Amino acid sequence: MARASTTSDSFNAVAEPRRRDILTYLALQEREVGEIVHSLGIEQPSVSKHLKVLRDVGLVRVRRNGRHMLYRTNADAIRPLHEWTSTFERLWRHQLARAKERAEQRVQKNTNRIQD
Amino acid sequence: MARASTTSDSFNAVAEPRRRDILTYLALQEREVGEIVHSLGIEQPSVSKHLKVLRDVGLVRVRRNGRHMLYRTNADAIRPLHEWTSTFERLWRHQLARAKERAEQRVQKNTNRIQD
DNA sequence: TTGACATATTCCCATATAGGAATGTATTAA
DNA sequence: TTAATACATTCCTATATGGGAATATGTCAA
Repeated sequence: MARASTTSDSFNAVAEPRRRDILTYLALQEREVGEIVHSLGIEQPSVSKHLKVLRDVGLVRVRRNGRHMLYRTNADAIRPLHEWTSTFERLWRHQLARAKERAEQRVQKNTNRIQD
Repeated sequence: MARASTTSDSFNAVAEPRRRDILTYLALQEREVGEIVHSLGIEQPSVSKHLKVLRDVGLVRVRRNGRHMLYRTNADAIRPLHEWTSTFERLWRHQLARAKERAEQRVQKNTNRIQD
């Protein structure tokens, strides 16, 4: 079996750095394709292809304005990602706390050594 | 060019559903490979291969205990993902707020219609 | 209607998968 | 030392990719 399709879910769609750049760019405000091309310095066909992937998984929305297509990020589709990563929050707080503890123990030991 | 390597960063590593399952499983507590195999119902060679990818990007840590390898999730490596998705939080709050507004306007209209 | 502009799509290809099967390696127990 | 256990690695293959180049499609302006 090969890797899952980039359009299988947002996790796969977002694995490509350019697509993350596009999402970030389109989060601020609605933009036409040409603006993405110029601002991010990506070839137009590539941009169109990336946008198609993003559309397929619902990460962006489009509307037409004459000859222009206006894209914007659909932030809601990013929530599953955010929520999945959030399940680890408690864990990294623990790890941080333990690192802190160990640091404090080291300080304590050094203090003792100096006092001895 | 082909797709970026699964080991190029955590975004790519985490795109594979099995690997997310493994990370979630290993977040609760340190486990040996055999436990992952049995609990998640994945073939042993596949588990080993997924674990290698996760190790390569620092998403899991290992230590040996006799014949057993004990793996655990390194939650800290998930933070970049969490932080990237967080940049969209404000945006989806706006979108939610606007959806709420629209809903309220609809209620208002209905009320008016009933009163008229 | 035609030309120009804005996007989208198609074709080509080098590359990296993930799973299955088979095999290799390390460590312990007897 | 040897057998058994626990993992890791290799080989194979169907499949999907992303970029470049070329081309198609759609819409407006004259």
